[in-house]
Amino acid sequence: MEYLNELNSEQRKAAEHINGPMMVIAGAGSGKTRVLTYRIAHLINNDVDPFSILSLTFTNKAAKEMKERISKIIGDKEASNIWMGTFHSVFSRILRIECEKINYPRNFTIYDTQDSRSLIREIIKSFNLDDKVYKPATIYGRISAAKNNLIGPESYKQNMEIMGEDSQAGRPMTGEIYQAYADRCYRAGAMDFDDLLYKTNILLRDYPEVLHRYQHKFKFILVDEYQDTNFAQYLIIKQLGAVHQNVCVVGDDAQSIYGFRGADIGNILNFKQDYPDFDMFKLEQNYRSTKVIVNAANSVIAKNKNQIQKTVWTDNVDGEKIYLNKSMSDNDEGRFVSNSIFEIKNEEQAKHNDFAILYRTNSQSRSFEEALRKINIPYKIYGGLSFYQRKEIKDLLAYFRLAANQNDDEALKRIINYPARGIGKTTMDKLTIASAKFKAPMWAVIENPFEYPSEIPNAAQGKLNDFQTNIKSFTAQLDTKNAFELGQEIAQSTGLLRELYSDKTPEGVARYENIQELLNGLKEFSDDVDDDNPDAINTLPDFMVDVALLTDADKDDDDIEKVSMMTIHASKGLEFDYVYIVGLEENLFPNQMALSSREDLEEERRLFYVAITRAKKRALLSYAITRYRWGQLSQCEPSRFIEEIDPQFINIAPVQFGRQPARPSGDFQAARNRFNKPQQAGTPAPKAGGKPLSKVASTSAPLDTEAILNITEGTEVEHARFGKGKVIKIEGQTPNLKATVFFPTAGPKQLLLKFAKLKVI
DNA sequence: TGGAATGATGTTTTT
DNA sequence: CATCATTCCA
Repeated sequence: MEYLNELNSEQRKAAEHINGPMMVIAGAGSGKTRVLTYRIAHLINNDVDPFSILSLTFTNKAAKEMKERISKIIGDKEASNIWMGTFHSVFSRILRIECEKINYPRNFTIYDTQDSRSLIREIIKSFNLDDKVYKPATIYGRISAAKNNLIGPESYKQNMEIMGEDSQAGRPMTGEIYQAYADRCYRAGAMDFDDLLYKTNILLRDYPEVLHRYQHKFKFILVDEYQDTNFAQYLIIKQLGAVHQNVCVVGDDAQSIYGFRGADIGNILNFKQDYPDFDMFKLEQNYRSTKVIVNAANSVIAKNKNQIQKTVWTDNVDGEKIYLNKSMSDNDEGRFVSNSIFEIKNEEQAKHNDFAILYRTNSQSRSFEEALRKINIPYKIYGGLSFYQRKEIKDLLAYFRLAANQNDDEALKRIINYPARGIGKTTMDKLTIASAKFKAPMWAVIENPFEYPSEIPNAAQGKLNDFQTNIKSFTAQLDTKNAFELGQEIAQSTGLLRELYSDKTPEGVARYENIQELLNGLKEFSDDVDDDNPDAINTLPDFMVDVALLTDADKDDDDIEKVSMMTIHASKGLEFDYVYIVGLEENLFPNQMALSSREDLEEERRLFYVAITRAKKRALLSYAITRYRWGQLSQCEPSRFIEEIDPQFINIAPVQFGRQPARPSGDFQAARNRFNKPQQAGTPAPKAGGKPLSKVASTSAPLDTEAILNITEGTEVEHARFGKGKVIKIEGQTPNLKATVFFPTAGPKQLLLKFAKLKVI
């Protein structure tokens, strides 16, 4: 087989492994996706039916990537028969088929986070609890964690440990809220994200014949990013794989970055217990990145205590050192990156899609958007507020949802008075009360005022009836009209389109266009009829099946070359020639929320590791000394992660950090020219050789060059984080002076003087 | 009842 | 700063 020759011996052994459990521990860039795809191709070439292969990933983006790669090897037709996708999308598909067994309607709704939180808020209110103590987001987190550990409401309330935690936190009613939430979701015919895994487990647990069917169906199971599985996911895999035992998991503990949603590295370790005879493959050679990048990343991850020992290495060229840039503000950071992209693209004949900007939080994208737009560099943002989460889109989708599932209270509440129909707060309050009293969906209360008497006056009831009639007319056409025709009709006859059209503000126009775009999407979906079955129509319910699980990654985009922008989380599994890792500041990255425990900090460090290892040719780091946060200008300190990179792999712009280095290498000089020029264009960057530091540094660092030079061995210093300490050793050359400082509170630390902002006592 | 005005509140990260 | 929720007035 031709394609197998593209693999090294270890990769090839893994790809050719057919029967029996196997684990691939794969370092960053070691070709694990390649092994997975080739293994699937190999299976199919060995007469395995594509329908019996289940291949799971974590993000939509990864799933899409995988699909494309496999299609390339084995062709679209075969590839489309493989059960492939994210855990959530694959199991929602199975739940659609089987859900009536667990008393869910076939057209069950999927609640997104917003829906879930709003429902939880309502429940908290109905319990007369203080929503400052019972924050919906926090409660949702508790419920989510419980579901991911397969703890239902009953077990939750009986679990002394959990209940104890809740009491400690001053939220003893959390269990009751969970119970009410689960009841309400059930009543609404809705599942939230976590239910898709939780209910799948229930289904497999309570219906042996279902379990049996899928156990035999999926003869081969492959799981990518296994280090990111949580308990619910782990158990599904275990159950489904129990008969054939052909479970192949691929992972890298160093890239485990989803601890916050219950991912457990332990699942890798448990693999031995579940499958004692498994075969293990270790991929350690990195094919992606330069030596500098691989070694720099290794030097960072070495700081973590908890890890499986392995050595990632590469045969690739040394490559350029990692570049570090300091900016005055977040906007300057945007300009630096955009200018730098412009320059590198010209100098190295790169394409825009060779570049990625990676950040810790979605909210950081703005300054880059603005800067890129200004110099006409095309870009694409992944994640963040996705298309499907925009208000106007969710509004229209809520109409679709309600038409398909009338018990969907969250959808009903969202649109019952939008556009305005004279159904106001008073009416809604009364409706809510009656609905709670009779434990019936709002729709039923409206439909049967005699069975569910409420205090709604006749006038209001009339308006409710009109609304209901309107929706019912859509329901009647669900199966007869195609998705586009019905969608269009809904958008028009509900007045939604008119409402948006009348808004001539720029935002309003954009909203109108978004609706048009959704309708275009519907059109495409409707026209895409199955060749084998030309009479079939693609209906709105078909379209809705997992629209809640879609993200922008699923939207087919023009293949124009664009700079990619995304969070580091979203970048996992991807690679780019040039990677900018931005916002490297304490409290942002590592994030403030992660500073309290070592586990969290180590996860942040793994995240940084993931970020660096996305780069093939060059990694460029950036931080700003001031940044707007919550609309407030705040001072920032450089991230500790910068210091954690072995200094031999990193270059720092001399102009911005004080004295010229004694002998700038050619390499160094080139980097300077490349990066300082654009910087000066956009900002009042200090002139080389002038009075470099004082002006720049005074805004944030109290320390200037003189002070750094005053620090010698024996100097008593104070550090913002570690407190007072004594300098034991100074090494390296200006401006890369490194000090070893002993802190009574934190022990010995190695600090780069230019970052550490040590104060001489 | 509807819309504007005001006020609270929040940001990790994804499905 | 943005979004959301609540409040206040026509």
